Amino acid sequence: MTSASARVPARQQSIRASNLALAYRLVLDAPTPLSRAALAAATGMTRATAGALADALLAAGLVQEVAPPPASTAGRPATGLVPASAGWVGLGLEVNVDHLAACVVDLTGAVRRQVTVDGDQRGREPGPVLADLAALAHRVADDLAAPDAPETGPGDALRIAQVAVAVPGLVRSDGGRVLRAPNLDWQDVDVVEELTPRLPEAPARPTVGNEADYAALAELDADRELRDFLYVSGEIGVGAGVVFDRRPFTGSRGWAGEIGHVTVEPGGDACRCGARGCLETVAGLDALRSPDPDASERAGSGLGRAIAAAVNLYDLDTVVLGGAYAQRPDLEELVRAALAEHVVSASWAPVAVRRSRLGGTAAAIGAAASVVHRIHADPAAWEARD
Amino acid sequence: MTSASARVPARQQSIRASNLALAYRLVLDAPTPLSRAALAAATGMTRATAGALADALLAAGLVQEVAPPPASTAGRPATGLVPASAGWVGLGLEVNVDHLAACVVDLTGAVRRQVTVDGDQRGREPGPVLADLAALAHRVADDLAAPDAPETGPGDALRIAQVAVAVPGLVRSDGGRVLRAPNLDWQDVDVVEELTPRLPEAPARPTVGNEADYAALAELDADRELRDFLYVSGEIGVGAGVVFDRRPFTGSRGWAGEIGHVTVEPGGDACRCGARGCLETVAGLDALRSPDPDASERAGSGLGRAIAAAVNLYDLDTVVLGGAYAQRPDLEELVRAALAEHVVSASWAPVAVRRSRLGGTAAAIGAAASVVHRIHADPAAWEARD
DNA sequence: TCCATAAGTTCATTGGCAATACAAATACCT
DNA sequence: AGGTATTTGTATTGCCAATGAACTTATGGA
Repeated sequence: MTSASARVPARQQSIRASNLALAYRLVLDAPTPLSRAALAAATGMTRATAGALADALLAAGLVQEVAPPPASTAGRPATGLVPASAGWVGLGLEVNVDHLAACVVDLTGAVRRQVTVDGDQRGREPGPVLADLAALAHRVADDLAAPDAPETGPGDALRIAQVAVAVPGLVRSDGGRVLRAPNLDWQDVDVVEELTPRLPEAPARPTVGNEADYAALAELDADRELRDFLYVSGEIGVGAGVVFDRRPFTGSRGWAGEIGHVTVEPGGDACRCGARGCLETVAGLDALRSPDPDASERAGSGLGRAIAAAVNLYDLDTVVLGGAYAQRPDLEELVRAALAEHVVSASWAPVAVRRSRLGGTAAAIGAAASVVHRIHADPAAWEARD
Repeated sequence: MTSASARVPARQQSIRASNLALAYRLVLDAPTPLSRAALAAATGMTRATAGALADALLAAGLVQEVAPPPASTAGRPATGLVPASAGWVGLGLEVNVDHLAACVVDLTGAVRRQVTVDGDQRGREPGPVLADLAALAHRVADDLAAPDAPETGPGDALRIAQVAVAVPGLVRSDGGRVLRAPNLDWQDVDVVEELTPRLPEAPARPTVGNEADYAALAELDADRELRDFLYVSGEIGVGAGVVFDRRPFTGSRGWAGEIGHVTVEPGGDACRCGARGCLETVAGLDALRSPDPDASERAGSGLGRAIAAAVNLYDLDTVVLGGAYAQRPDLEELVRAALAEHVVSASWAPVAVRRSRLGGTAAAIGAAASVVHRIHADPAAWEARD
């Protein structure tokens, strides 16, 4: 997810790869089935080129043709192209404090399978947890081979392109090593290394990412209006995912969005991290559950100030509250008020605030979606893998 | 500077443009003159292709050949390529609270001319200020026509490619409109519109940017090690520029890096912006000059907490203190201490903190450098403009 | 039934890079 | 001193993906 200004020259196939991605993007974003001619018109390519790219996407199983609509105008009717509903899918896995989850998302962005197993994971060794997670992955994967829905035809096999694992902690963007997951009490766990041999077969190695980053991705897919926003996940810890220009912003090492230890009450309560007054100490679940009558007030205002800092620093126009915050309209209001006060540009460009509608497994969905996004962004890489 | 995922298909000339930029980048980054063969080896292009691109860069006047070094090894000696020291230059202008400045940077990144005029600009109307600024620009431009240095040969004319203007305020990234410059008391000033007819001729329209963003760029050019960092400029207001992956990060609207109104003392002193406890109220110049004995302590710790928030949110590894902060080793120490405490990753990946060495016109230098960066990033666009 | 219209396909042309062969300029060896 | 190895840089040919124009296909309407 990190741009790596490659020192590799462009060749003819780069331009084809780039145009194939452009064509695919237009098919994905089109509200109605897109014809080859419309594709050509939208991009400025000739119909010949657009047709060739469309054929390539069809051959790769990334799009499918649909019957032409009842012709209303003169001329030969167009055959529409839509994202393929079968073929490659992403498998998302989630380790969280109180549950494990697995989820399958297809190329259209639809969630095709979803399983959650509740259970406290705190203090368990990484090994057994990952074994349980791998078992869950196999349960879902086996289910893909045997189509359940009657309308699913025989050629509609779903094949896992890649597995992505969401973890509530700091994840290195290069290797997939989990450096620290304080609420699981994990430290320096090589999830990819441990998990790879136990997972269902897939043509690409699994990846690991931060739970909030993935949840933000799920939110992005659920709302076409979103472009630059902050997703804040309130659990035992507080994490955030930044999406900029419809792409996750994870920082060069993968640790961006660490909002939980932004100082919101200087000299305040001691935090597990060693500092005082961190956002987690006032807006983490432990603080939210405290009997103190102004706990909510304090949480909402602290949360609002921390989010305002993020919005000021990133220039964002939308904030989505997720995790436990999704159930708290009171916090939403307090955050909205704090942003109006503390965001410099708020007076002429108000910041939209809303609660997530995705539920507890947003991270698993987003992890699966991240795989699909990778295919969407570089379809040429998936042409030969049939 | 904002990525705008273009809906334009790639063509053959796109790949040439991309490879030309790659070749130019390697010439620019090479510690010693780069030969065509070394260019081919570094990129994987054939020597024929590398040679053709090199010839194109030469013809465009973007690089120049230097005599081969005394041959130490067998084989035909290589003719080196270095960035051209004449030809296109960037002209940077700066409006600040207490001075106006102009500055010329050439394609090698060297500052070729620099003029500063001290004088309080607060409360002056934008019109007269911009007229003074344009006059300054002409003074520098006329100076380019008449080469001063005796070693400057006759063919070494410097020609302005574009003018960039640094302003201490919020600037829209699209139009170049200054929305708010509180310390100049400007609101909604269309600097480009007002300035364009009065400026020296240049093939591209002028651009406007935030002072701290440009200063960050100057800092980037001055230190090859920098890649992802925060530049914080302490003046009457406090601004910041974020550089990510060696590119300025300005947000989708151009307002990223607004650190001055991050809350560092909840319920603290009232700020001009209407909120309380903003960073500016404890670490702006007015607060720094206050007779209060713990003003420094308070400023350093507040500044440290705000910077820690930025570092946590962006995943940065370096912080550069500029503006008035550049003269304050005491603040540097306080910031370093605050980062060690409040940055989550600090314990295993310490954040480097240092003061700027560039002096008061960093923004003008950076503005000029931004023009040069644009040429560096897209040399193909400057091939025909001879 | 014929024509206008639009979608999709075929084919020659163009631009840029790869591969290969060739020319140029130097160090090293005998 | 002259030949050989070695490296740089250039010329030629072929390939790939896009363009542009002509052609085929499929439909609605006169």
